[in-house]
Amino acid sequence: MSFLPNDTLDTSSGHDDPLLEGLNPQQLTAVQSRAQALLIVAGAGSGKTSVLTRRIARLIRDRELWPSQILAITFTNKAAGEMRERVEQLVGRDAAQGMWISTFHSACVRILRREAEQFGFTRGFTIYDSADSRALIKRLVKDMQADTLGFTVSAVAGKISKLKNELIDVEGYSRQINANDPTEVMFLELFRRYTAELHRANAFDFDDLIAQTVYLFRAFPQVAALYQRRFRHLLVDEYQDTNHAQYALIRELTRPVEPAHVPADTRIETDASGGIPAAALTVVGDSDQSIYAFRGADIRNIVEFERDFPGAEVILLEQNYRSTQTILDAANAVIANNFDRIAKNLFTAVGSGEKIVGFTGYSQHDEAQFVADEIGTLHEAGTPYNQIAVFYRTNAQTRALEEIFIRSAIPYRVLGGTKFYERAEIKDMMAYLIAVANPADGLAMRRILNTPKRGIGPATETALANHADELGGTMIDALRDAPALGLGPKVTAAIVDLAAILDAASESLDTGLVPDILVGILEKTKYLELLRGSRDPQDEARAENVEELVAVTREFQKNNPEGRLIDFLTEVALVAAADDLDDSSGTVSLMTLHTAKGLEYDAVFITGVEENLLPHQMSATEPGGPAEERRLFYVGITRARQRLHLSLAMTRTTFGDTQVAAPSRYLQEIPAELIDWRDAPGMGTRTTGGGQRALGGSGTPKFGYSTSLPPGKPKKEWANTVTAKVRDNGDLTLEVGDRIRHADFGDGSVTSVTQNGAKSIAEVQFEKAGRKRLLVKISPIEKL
DNA sequence: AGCATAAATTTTTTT
DNA sequence: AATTTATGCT
Repeated sequence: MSFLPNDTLDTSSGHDDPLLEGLNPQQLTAVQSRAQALLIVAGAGSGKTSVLTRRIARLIRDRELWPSQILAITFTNKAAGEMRERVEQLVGRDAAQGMWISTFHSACVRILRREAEQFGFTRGFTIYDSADSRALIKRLVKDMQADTLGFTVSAVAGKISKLKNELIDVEGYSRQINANDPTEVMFLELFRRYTAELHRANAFDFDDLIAQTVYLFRAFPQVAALYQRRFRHLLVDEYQDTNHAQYALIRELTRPVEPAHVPADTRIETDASGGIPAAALTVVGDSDQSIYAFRGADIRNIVEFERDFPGAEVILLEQNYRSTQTILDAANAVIANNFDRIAKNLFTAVGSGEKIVGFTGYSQHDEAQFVADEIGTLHEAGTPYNQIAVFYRTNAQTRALEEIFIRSAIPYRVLGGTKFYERAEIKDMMAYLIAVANPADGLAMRRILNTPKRGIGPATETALANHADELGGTMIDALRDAPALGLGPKVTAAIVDLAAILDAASESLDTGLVPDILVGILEKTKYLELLRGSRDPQDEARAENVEELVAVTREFQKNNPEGRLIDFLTEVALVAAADDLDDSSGTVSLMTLHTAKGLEYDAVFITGVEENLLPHQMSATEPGGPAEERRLFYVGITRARQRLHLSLAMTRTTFGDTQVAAPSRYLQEIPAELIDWRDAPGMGTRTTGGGQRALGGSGTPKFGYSTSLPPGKPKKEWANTVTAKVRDNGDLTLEVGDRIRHADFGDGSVTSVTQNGAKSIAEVQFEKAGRKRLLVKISPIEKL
């Protein structure tokens, strides 16, 4: 680093520079490196975000680059926001202006909006989320009767996505198929039509955003040169989870600019031939945390980095600043079982800390009860709820947890899963907004045609679609011209009315405020009014959701005074599960192990650590599946700072039938002395199951209870089953000292009562089951 | 169009 | 088991 032009103070500068303060030698090297290509192998919790932000801050502060010459790619929008904030803290808000810090998808949208006209789209294009794609594919499969050949919507969607991630387009695919295989020919036709429909709708799906940007750069070198010149330094986080298309995008952006594409008045330094040298590249990743192979992430991108970028510098960060040594020992022991990896061992100076707590419940409800009880104890001991997280492999596992959490009055929020924007009423209103912004979007138009009900049935829809084709225009043109179709007077009036609503809204497209556009549509369609007047009790909640959407647009407009409708739609399309995480919410966070990547909590619960769940059943047949599942478990473990809890159930009910579950193979990989196995309270002695004996040891008998468990049924014989029952106790009130009987926990006495009415929470000391907090109104209890 | 009933589908992970 | 979707009926 001594050849730094600005580094006149040399060695002593490291101690005075606030940007270098508190870094270990490896981190210091990573922040200061001037390598053209740099790979930072950052183990979990090794302070990589700190390194990345300081690296960026230093480039800006030392005037090596303008902020606008930096492109930093993160995995989620939330991570992007945090990184921007931290850089701003280091160099000041104004000095950081103009940086691009965003996800691959957001960056590509930004590029595509500018350049869409170059290749047959408009800047108002819409983004199809997975549900939109599936709806379109569903229609195509039906139209072509592809289901008779065994095609399912999800199989087609998966394969198309995979091809796009590999940068294989329709033409490329047609060259590699066997024309005699009717299945392949059919798929090709589906792929072709899907692509054509998207183009006709002026829309991109998620995978297109990346792939089309790459195609754009390859087809128009002068456009590519624009961005190659602009971005002089690329930084990519979570590099282990990039797929081929993203890799190709990085390669395009880090190509040197040929003299032909260098403007005469460039202020960027040119090389001997008059061209501009390639931009610098910094990537950060950890192959042990690669968990997205299923959606095309290619671990070779990181493994072969040094070959891809000759002369690359590689720096290893192994010191962990997050977790206790106990947690790291467990993580190291687990990941060591993946053989084809570069050896890496996390260590910390923090000390060993608490033991890992293990628990085996009888059912998923029993397991959930354990989690709830432990959270109660932790909270009483001073851990705030928002420093506690519960992880699981599949979204379906939230149900049992939620049931028990509600009963135990634990405040929680579920990240991901069924999202706000997936609700029908929200999709309806979003469809209106999309139809206004992009009249070519047939999917959105179809959705709103008869929503709310205005007597436009399938026959009328087809007539309108055909008329649009005749006119050579879009659906909105056909709507305006409805009188020419000679339909009934009532239907015609309804159609013209709808056209007027859309036309009125699109007038304020480039100037109007987003909430105004939405409210205007709501008033003219009477959508909210109809929900309000409905007899269906659920419609009240739907009306509230619609109002929530209005509030969301207001919030958006507040944060983006210049934001237009299209910007709002983009933001909504690209929000991820982890993005709407509000750290100040004061609630326990529930999420999948995938969503947990990049986050950290004082106390972590990993639930459902069972065979067929973690590793998941579906991964068994995938090559490399079990190894990826192990990395997933590793990611989960390394999220914990202080305390880690691993739990499982002996039986699990899925699809309505109950099956015996065996402990995950990964549990055996953790040294037995790190785990403190707990028994269910009120159980007395248990000879089999969940104990250290059953899991530790050296012999072959792997799992004590898997053989002794009566196959199939008698749940009732177990002393401490927790049922999913919910009861309405009306306005039952309890006082301290009252004796009660609980359906699962037996008899106990009330030790305290907090809050009144429906939110009344009683703390009860049970004779056998210990102390529990209960939401009085819905707990299965009776007063004695 | 609206309603009741039957059938199918859900659960791997996500930008 | 629960929820969404298809079908048939008035």
